[in-house]
Amino acid sequence: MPELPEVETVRRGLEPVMAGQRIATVEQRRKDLRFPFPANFTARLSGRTIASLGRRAKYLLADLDDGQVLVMHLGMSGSFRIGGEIPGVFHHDRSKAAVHDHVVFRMQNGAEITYNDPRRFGFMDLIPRSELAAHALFRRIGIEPLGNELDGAAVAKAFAGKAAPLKAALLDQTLIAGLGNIYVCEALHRARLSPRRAAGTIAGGGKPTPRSDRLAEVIRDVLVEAVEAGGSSLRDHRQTDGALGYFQHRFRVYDREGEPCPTPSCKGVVRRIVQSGRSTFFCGECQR
DNA sequence: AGTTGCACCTGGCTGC
DNA sequence: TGCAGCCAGGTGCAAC
Repeated sequence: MPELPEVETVRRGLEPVMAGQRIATVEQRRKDLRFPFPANFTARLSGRTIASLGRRAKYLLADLDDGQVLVMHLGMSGSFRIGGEIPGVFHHDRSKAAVHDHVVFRMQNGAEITYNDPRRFGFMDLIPRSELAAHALFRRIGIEPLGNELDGAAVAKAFAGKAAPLKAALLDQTLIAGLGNIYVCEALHRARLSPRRAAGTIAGGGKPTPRSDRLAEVIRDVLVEAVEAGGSSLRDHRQTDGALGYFQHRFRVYDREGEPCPTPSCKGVVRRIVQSGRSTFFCGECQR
């Protein structure tokens, strides 16, 4: 599930029970996820107060009162849920879900925050705040698309001289951070740009072009709209309170192979191709 | 150096 | 109903 809008939705869901709150105990049920947990993980968290809960790209960042930052990445299938009781429809599934509950944060205020991740592509780390920017995870991370830096000039600068297709360039977290397979497809459709076009061809030698301006604008648009919708819910992904995000109903091309292109007056049909091993959905008529 | 492809892991869905 | 095969929201790294 988790591209930037889903991670931001999770952040907003966790903020009330984490920010300003003290961690009582942490239960760590296995030694690793994608990577090993850092040494003494639970001991270093117990008793700490979370000053604030932030996000950078697809990372959640819990700033602790001792100068450490708890870094959390959801991978492909990570999710959090709050509280021991999930209302209504979920009860029949809870024992199954619990198999993949890997970490439980028990807060002083009584909240119980459980991290579940069937595929275990997610991970957690503890990094001193002062070393965060230079850390290998963050050193090369690119433009934060909901911040102030993303505009046509920044896109042109990032894409200048790139032979890689736009699809690959937009997935590259060192250029623009936070987009994943869904929102790349959606942004390129909105921008009417082909996912196969070489990224450098919209870059004007590093100077903004109408295409780079448009692309920057629609990236921001699609992410803002998705965050407002509570992200996308594919398969069984839910928000921290169990609610479904609903942006998936507004996908224009993602997972819509064979459907008519939603661009007004376009006669095209949404196609699926594979680029760098991943599905790309686009309209070959209006995306050039 | 820039790009591509594979590996990591589990589960859901499709088609035989 | 069973089961093999394919596919999935990410990303680090080996191999061209």
